[in-house]
Amino acid sequence: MEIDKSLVSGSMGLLVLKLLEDGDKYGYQMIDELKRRSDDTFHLKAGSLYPLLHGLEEKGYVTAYEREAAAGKPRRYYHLTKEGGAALRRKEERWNTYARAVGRVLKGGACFG
Amino acid sequence: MEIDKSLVSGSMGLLVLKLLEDGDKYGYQMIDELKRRSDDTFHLKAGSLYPLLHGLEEKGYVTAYEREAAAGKPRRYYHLTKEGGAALRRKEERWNTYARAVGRVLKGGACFG
DNA sequence: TTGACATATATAGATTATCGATATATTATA
DNA sequence: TATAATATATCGATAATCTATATATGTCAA
Repeated sequence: MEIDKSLVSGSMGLLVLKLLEDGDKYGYQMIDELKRRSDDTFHLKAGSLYPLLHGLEEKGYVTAYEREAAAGKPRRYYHLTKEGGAALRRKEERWNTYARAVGRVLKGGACFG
Repeated sequence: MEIDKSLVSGSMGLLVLKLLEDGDKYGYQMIDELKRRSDDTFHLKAGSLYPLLHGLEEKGYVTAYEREAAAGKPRRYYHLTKEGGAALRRKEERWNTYARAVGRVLKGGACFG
């Protein structure tokens, strides 16, 4: 099923930080991993990810360094900072609050019992 | 807790259609009901709701009619159409898919077992 | 050696959702 | 009269994401 892009809005920062909790990763890898870990639900585009990563770097949530790859272009790895970890925990809490609230509105429909 | 406004993005259409499943409602009423049903999580603003309602009307998801109130300005009630109901079911399905996928990414962290 | 394709990073411009600010009109209350 | 609550409405700003495009490298087939 196609995911309404407007529905996805706002949580990519959370998901990207979450991926980096497991260890440093480069951009292209994050796109693949997000797709895999979401059972093919999220198809984050490069044009969305790289500006997002630069923003996280500016905020001090991640740091970046280059490493040569066995083949092809060198890869730019991103590392989650202490501040990034704290931001991640805040975002997770907010997501949970939000998702619970949507759930309540969707369940709490007509009073059939 | 303040809800990150970017997190809320995209799902207001779903929530508003859901509210109308119970019966016709006017704008101001929807703002109150959404706040109540979400345990004070959603504070939808008038400046967000009215353009949203006009959009839903244009798409044929709702129809509107005016009724005098006991006091104050006449109220504009919105009614969910058959097409609106179908759109609601699609949006609910998409929300569930999306929320499950986020849940998988957030839970499926490091491989600790 | 040429072209197509996968990997990898990057930016510009467009689209869209939501908000804040503002405007309006009506009624009750101080 | 003025202020607040109710109620609808529009405008401009902000932010997240996408599409399209650009770049650079390496592999593989024709």
